[in-house]
Amino acid sequence: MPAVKRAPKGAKKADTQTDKRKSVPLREKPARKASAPAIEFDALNEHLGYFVRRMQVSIFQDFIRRLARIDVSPAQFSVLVVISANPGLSQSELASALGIERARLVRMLHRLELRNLTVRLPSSADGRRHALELTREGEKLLAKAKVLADEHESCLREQLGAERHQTLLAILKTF
Amino acid sequence: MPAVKRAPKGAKKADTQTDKRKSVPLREKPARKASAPAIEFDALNEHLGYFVRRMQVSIFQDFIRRLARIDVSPAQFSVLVVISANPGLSQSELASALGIERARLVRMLHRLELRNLTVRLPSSADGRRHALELTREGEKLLAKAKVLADEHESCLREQLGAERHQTLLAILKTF
DNA sequence: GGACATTGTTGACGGGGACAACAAATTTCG
DNA sequence: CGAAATTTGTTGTCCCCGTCAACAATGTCC
Repeated sequence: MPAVKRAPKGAKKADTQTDKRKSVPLREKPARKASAPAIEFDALNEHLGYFVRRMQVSIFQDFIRRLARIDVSPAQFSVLVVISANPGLSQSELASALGIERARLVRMLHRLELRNLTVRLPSSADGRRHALELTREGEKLLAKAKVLADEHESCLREQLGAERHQTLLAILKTF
Repeated sequence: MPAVKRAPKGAKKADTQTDKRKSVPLREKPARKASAPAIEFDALNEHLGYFVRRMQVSIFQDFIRRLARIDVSPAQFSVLVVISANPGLSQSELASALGIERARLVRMLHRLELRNLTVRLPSSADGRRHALELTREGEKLLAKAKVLADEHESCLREQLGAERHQTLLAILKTF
């Protein structure tokens, strides 16, 4: 507990403006329920990473909320989409395509397989690989997920403006 | 272990194109070391969230790598910057400004305080609040961090193109 | 055939978001 | 005033995720 031990009052933090109790006419303290005095973000304003992070969190929150009914996370959605569009893909290929670790993917597939959404078939050519596919149940769930994800994206496009949405998508894809 | 039990060969996965073994002239299998057959991303191509996530991860990786010397994470950097620019801020205000949980911030400040970078002074007006400040050591480390973070951002701007960088920043700020 | 690489897997560590519960302090209001 | 509600900092717990190391099975290269 490195925090100050909750000393009762003995503060020494003086205000910047020297003590003038009654001289200031308008609200010496922000008059009860004033909107917080606007926090300064300083250097953060120049850093893309900060805003990209904020937007990513915000977008994911909406996505998760909308797909909570069918219990599909953003990561799971991307896995289902890519498997469906590339049946027979190996786990290494899928992981590298989505930019996630092989080890991570193993556990994701574990859960998806428990839900009977995906299967790992033996690859005929290479004994090491697994040919990934969606089950019929997986395809059905993915169809539902795509509907909800599209609603999510439409809301995002509306909230952002169609042209800004398009610009963002274009720039991010070049990265 | 829901994975297929590593059965030796018995695959039943027929190719979409009906069996024509010798009729196809060019590489039946991707000719040894062919560059992977280009994975299809399908619906993902329309979803901002996917690309925003990819960029966020990429940016953070570079940031972490560059600031590894002084052991400052992106989250820690944002905390240091905002405290320095708003001395006396409370933990609640800081947490809500940065969009992180109060509980999370407590543990971050715990670590920063162990490193003698931040202090929690008692607030003179409100016995519940802590007035956050950087120590001199904290200010010095922040100065170094800002230099490295600026290098990171410059590299990012160069990599992206100045105008695209500016466009991104502008759009993300509106969000 | 033997060295090396790839693939899937497991284990372990730490960062981080999400909640729930709490004590202390403050505000609200009857 | 004083009881109820709210705010603030704190701790605990759970789970997801990224990272790394190690390993067995399999395949490739020479």
